Amino acid sequence: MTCSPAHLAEQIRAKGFRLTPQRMAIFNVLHESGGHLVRTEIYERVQALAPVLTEPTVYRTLDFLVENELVRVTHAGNGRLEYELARHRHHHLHCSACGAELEIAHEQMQKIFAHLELSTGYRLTENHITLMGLCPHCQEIGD
Amino acid sequence: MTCSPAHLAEQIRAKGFRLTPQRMAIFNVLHESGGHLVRTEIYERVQALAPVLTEPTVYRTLDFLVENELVRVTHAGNGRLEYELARHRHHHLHCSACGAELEIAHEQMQKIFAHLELSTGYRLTENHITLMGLCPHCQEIGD
DNA sequence: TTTTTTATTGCAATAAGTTACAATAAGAAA
DNA sequence: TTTCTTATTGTAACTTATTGCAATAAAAAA
Ligand SMILES: [Mn+2]
Ligand SMILES: [Mn+2]
Ligand SMILES: [Zn+2]
Ligand SMILES: [Zn+2]
Repeated sequence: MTCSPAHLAEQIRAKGFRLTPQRMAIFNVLHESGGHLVRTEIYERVQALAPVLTEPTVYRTLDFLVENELVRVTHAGNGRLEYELARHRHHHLHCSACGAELEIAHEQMQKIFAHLELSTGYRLTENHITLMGLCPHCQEIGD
Repeated sequence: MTCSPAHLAEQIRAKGFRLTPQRMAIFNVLHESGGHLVRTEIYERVQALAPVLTEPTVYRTLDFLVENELVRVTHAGNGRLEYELARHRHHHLHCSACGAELEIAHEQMQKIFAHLELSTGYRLTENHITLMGLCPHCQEIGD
């Protein structure tokens, strides 16, 4: 698998960074959770484990992991930043009424991204976006 | 114009809310600025004017204006929330190297949004997104 | 105008996030 | 293994953001 603790160690060392218990702990929390977590959740879960981490370390480590493309961050609704292991590229559709989440394959977005690159000259980087909407169920209730 | 202080007053009263000096001040700051502002900027600018506002009021008022679709918020890079008056729908392309901003017409996104609505059954609401990338100039430097 | 209602604001306490810098420890070198 | 270098962490102070509740004032009613 391309998201194991072993992979983390390899990637970090390959770039000349140091493999610390703090980095491993945060990575493991994301690995075990599977899904998206906000920073406070990550801090709490990592606290539950042994060698206590401080907030600055959690925040800096998350930035570090994102920069090195081991973790991905998405802007969920209302300014929430959510983190998850960087596996396959995808995006999200979030129901603002009930909170349901639907994953969107990156291929579905790829076409519009390519079109934008052509028309603007920009080169798009790692975008992991969350679109807001109403799921079919909440649409019925709404009107 | 659909974004004047008069329009604000009309919209707020029509929905049975109260037109307060605080709401007007915040609206005016956004109106005069024209572009995107983060919350601390809005707080500072509104402080420069007369009847001092508190932070909670600024934050609550921005939420209020967004809910009532008088103001729009976008997730700029790294968790920054930026606010602007709700005029025509559009999106942004942001150069992560030099900070350049390019506006994307909503029509360019409309097609993919419509396609997603069809394939998922979700109804997409007011999305105002910022995609990250490298502008043509920064691409040259980069490699 | 004066009174009444209650949406909205300010206050005070708290939580979340950031920064600068000294202390620590991971990994390289001896 | 021991020493050395410096990337990384913790500490402490600070800034930004959120929350509950009492005080205020906008707008309706009298
Ligand atoms: Mn995701
Ligand atoms: Mn905009
Ligand atoms: Zn729903
Ligand atoms: Zn650029």
